[in-house]
Amino acid sequence: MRRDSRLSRMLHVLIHMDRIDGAATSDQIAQMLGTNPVVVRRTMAGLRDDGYVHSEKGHGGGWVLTRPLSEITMLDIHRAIGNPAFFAVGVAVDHPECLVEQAVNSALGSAFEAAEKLLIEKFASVTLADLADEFDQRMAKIANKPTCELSR
Amino acid sequence: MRRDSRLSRMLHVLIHMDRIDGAATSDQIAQMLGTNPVVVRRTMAGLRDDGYVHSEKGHGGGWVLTRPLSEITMLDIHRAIGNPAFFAVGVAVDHPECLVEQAVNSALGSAFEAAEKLLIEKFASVTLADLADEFDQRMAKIANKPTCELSR
DNA sequence: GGAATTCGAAACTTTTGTTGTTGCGAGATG
DNA sequence: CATCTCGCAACAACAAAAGTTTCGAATTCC
Repeated sequence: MRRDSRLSRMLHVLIHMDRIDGAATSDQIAQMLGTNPVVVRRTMAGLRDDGYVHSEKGHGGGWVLTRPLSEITMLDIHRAIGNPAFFAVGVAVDHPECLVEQAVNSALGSAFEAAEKLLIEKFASVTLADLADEFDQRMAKIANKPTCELSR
Repeated sequence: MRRDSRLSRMLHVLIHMDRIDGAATSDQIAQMLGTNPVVVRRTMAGLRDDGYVHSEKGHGGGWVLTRPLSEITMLDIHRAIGNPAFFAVGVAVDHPECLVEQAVNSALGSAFEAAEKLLIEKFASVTLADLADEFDQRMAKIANKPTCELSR
């Protein structure tokens, strides 16, 4: 089962966007992610609708952050890209009346619930500013350059 | 992203198998799951290789449990069906050298690690006998019949 | 021994969801 | 008014999982 990496990618992009002047075009972002601009627009549309970025058309247009990184959590971005399911494993509902299935699904479900709760708490507790700080610390340690298209 | 329900289904099947006499054929199990016998064999093959069930060919053949339910945990079955990834969301590795990506993936990764640890602990702590007990309790409460093909 | 049953395995097809592509329109800039 | 850029919809390509077909081999029943 393929993993959805949009959250990781969007977080990555947003932090870079915070460090550059002006707008980042869908094309630039697409190059950075090794994909194409339409896919970028599709994903960024969610962030725009939720008010984290703004898009401008025409010369010099593109995407810009509309909030400080300190006011955006990882959970916010997860929601903004459509709240995709965290889990690749789920319960089967072949026989909803079957008491065996119910017992199995109850145990599985409570495990997934607890894990999801943990994930959500963690995601909600980390802002993009925290991630940027973490980046700065790594940067200070190895005195090297970050190397993505957007940061050049 | 579609969810993998094999774990749920296999747990369900194994508990029913424990309650019936003799072997359950791939055909019977397939009917119960609304699928076909080849898929059942594919999945059961993992359980056989890990020693939880045994298969017999010919008349009266099929699948039988080779251990008491109390000696099989939910985690065992998860492993037996190939240890499928728990998470549908993952980190992107577009720029492994990029310190921003590293910071993002470190935060995401630690959240997933903690959630996975929780899941594994929970799965390892629940035996199929526990699930069967849970079933019995539900049964006692509503004084009704479980209703799957295998239990008739 | 022969017919029927059942699993084992490989090859192939179908299905489903995601991603990528194309094309056109609309707004903004120079 | 030419160019850049996003918005959107339709379509194509791709990948992963599930389903199907078709063998073969082992077992049981008669």
